Amino acid sequence: MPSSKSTPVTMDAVYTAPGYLFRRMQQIAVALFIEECRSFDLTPVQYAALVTISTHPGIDATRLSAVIAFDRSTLGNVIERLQAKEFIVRKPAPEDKRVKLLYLTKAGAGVLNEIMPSVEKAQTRMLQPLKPADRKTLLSLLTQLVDLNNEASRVPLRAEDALEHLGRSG
Amino acid sequence: MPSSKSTPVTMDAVYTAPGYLFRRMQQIAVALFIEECRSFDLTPVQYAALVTISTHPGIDATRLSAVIAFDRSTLGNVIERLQAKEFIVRKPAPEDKRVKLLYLTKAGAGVLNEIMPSVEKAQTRMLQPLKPADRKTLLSLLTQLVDLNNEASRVPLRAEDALEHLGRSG
DNA sequence: GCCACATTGTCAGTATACTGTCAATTAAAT
DNA sequence: ATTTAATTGACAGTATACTGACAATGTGGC
Repeated sequence: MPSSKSTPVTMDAVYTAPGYLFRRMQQIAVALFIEECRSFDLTPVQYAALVTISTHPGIDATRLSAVIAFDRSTLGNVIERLQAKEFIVRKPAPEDKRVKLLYLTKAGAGVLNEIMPSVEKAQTRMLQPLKPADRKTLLSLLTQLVDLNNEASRVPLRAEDALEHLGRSG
Repeated sequence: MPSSKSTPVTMDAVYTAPGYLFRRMQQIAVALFIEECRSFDLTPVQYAALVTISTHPGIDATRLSAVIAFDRSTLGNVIERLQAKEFIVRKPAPEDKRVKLLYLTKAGAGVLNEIMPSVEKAQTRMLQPLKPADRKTLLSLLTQLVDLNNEASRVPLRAEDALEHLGRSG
């Protein structure tokens, strides 16, 4: 009888694993972003934070982390760097001494405005090798998958949290 | 005339960007791997390294980095940790004093054998939310995309490099 | 008012990733 | 053979990520 205790291991155990493919694409995505946006001194994470602070002025770090699904600990350092570059400012919240509210500076709004075309270019480039129809399909499946697996990550996306810093009275 | 210098920024600039979706899926993939493989004390990267050393006994760090497309600098630390856990050993190469060859220990081969089902489970779980046909489509598109964007990352995959540590004489 | 509990920002520790540099060693050029 | 190139492993520095802990603060029940 065959009775092998162990199936022989091949590199397929790595190459065909979705986890490996996602890691690879993440590496590629970051590399393309950095290449296209070299002149702006912004990382992908910093860009996402900047966009969110722009659309949610006065948001605090915890809510920001929920809205872009980044770890709260990690985000602390990201915010520090954005502050060091003077793209954002932090102001203490009057009603809660624990909270620090985040706002874009003029410089921050400026970079965000200027970097947009380069970000677009990077996003386009990473799907470029696929046929247009396949790009659509992939984006659709990816979006579904991220949404359906939302609870699997440590920091699930909570877009609705973004509203809390407005009208807590309401 | 409208003449807006800047389009109003929305969160779509983040949520619909493929780069953001790949980052999210990578986070989710790692979280599921860690959850399923908690009892084995192995990270996804360490697992990939272990598989590759298993299928390429006597490979060196530089070639290993090419075969799994991981950064050479990063891999140094990964190897150290695998060595500390006594899952691999490093032996100096007789014909080249710079090179250290990598081999699995018995313990390493054992963990690799035992962890496989859990890894499989994690990989299955991350695509589970999709319909079977969609899983196939996504995997196919992902594989294509990683392959076609291979040169875009700092460390392109060079599977053929794996053979060099055999028969350099040939 | 007091106590249990939750929240916020922060920090220390570990693990990827990438950039750039280096010494030791090897290979190639001439 | 000697100079030049390239390769290998290592290191320092920066930037995500996650775990677990902590003090300060806020909120609830009573």
